[in-house]
Formats: sequence, C-alpha cells, structure tokens
Amino acid sequence: MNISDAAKKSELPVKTIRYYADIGLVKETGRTATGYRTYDETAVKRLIFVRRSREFGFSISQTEELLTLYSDEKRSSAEVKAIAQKRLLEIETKQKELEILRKELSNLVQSCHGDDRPNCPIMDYLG
Amino acid sequence: MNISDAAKKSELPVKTIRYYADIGLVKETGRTATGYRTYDETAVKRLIFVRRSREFGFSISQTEELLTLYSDEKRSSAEVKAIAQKRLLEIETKQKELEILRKELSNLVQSCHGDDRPNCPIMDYLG
DNA sequence: TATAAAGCTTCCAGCAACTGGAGGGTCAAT
DNA sequence: ATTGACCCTCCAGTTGCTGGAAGCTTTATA
Repeated sequence: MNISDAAKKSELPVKTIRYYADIGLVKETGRTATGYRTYDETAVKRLIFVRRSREFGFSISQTEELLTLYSDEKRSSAEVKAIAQKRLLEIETKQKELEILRKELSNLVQSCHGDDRPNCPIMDYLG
Repeated sequence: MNISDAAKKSELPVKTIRYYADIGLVKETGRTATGYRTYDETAVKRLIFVRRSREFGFSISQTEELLTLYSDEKRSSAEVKAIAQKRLLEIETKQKELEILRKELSNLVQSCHGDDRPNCPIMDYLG
C-alpha cells in the first residue's frame, strides 16, 4: 500500500511516517518503479507500535530499543521491563517537579488580588 | 559590569544572557568602546526576574509579558494573575496527562514478570 | 615589555521530534 | 488532455538554549 494508506491504518501523519523512514526507525517495505514508498501489514504494525510507544512518552531511541525487542523472539521480558521502568521513573520525577511548581504558583495566584491595583505577590516573588 | 559579572549575579550562563539579548528579552545596558556588553543593576534585576519566571516554566513570550508588567507602574494585578493562572492551568493539564500515563505504565510494569522469558504484557499492549 | 591566559565578540550548527511549504513528478478519472 | 489528488525531495522553522570556531581585547605574570 502507499504511504497515505499506511498513515490511515497507523493513525500517523504522512509526514511523520516519512520522518520515521528517514531516521531509520520504520523503513518502508519497498518502492514502486516511480519511487513511491510502499508499506505492508508488518510495517504498519511497526508504525502502530511506534505510535503507542510515543504516546507513552518513550523517546525515539527508547522506542527503537523497544521495537528491536518487539521483533526479537529471544527477548527477555526483563529487558522490556527495564526500559519501561526507566520511563516510569521519568514520569514520576516530572510529576514531582510539577507538583512543587503547582503548589508554589497556586499559593501565589491565590494571594494575588487580581484587581486594578499594581500590587501583586507574584511580581514580588519574581522580582 | 561585564557579562560574566552579570552572569554571576543573575545565576544565568553567559551564553543564555547573550541569547536573551539577541532575542530582545533583556538587552544589555550598553557597550564599551571595544564592543563588550555592559550591564547595570537594573538589567541584572531583569535577568533574575527572567530566570525565576523560566524556573516556573513560563515560556519566553509569557516571560516577556510578565517583564513588561514588571516595569509598568500602572499595571493591574489582574493582568499578572491572568498569565499566572494560565501557566497554572498548563501545569495542571500536564499533571493529569502524566497521571494517566503513570497509572497505565505502572500497571503494565507490575504485570510484567521481568524474567528470561519473552512473554510480556508491555509488548502485548504496544504491539 | 612580551606573552600567555582569560574573557569578550559574532556566526554557525545541533539538540528532539516533528511540521510546513516550495517545486516538481505521477496516477486516476473525466 | 487535463484536472486534482497523490507522491517525491529538500529546506526552513519550531523552543530555548548550548557548544564550538575564529578572532579581538584585557589582564596578569615573568
């Protein structure tokens, strides 16, 4: 199938699929005589895999590792789990950072009158 | 003072201060005869303001707005509050997204044996 | 005073992961 | 034959810096 059909099936933009082919993440199955990329069902599965991985926030290089394991029959689930745990840690770290920011900013916003006067604890804090 | 002194006082890298000057966020106070940037205390204050704003995750353009309000004696705290509330909402939205991801990934990680066998619910989910 | 080290300048490239657009070839249907 | 929908490649832009090269200037030391 052509790239736009692969795009529909994988729910990825055509541009993104071309990009993934460029960086070697998911290469096209082949080319027509006139240079059009072609994709088979296996390639589409890989594209879907990549989309889901990216939705979890795995980086392209993490996704590459996962994709390699995906098509490795002799993989150990431990390897997969390790990558996932790393991502989980990243998420949790980010969550903690955001929670600290949220609390501070929330306090400042609450203590700001939000009226016509210039006086403002947010400005006091930043300045 | 020279840029490196401004860097020490503002706790920003020299490169970053030059970058802020380039994009017009915080311009240098002046230049020496030989072209060196000079900064006065007011400029340093603005640099510190920018650093704090960025630490809260305000974008450069949000920071620019805040900076304008910072040096506007006739500002209303309502304007400041509005920008801060917007950022607060961004943080909360991101937190919700991350929490959804965390739960899903956490479940998958927990249900993965993490042994030598290839079978793995994480892979099942992605593939 | 010579020289070396440190500090300053500009400009260009690169990071992540795409996205948009220009310019141009191809294919299917009318 | 032509129109419109595809497809291609290549380049630039996004955000917010950061690193490095090439080349002045200033400062400190011998």
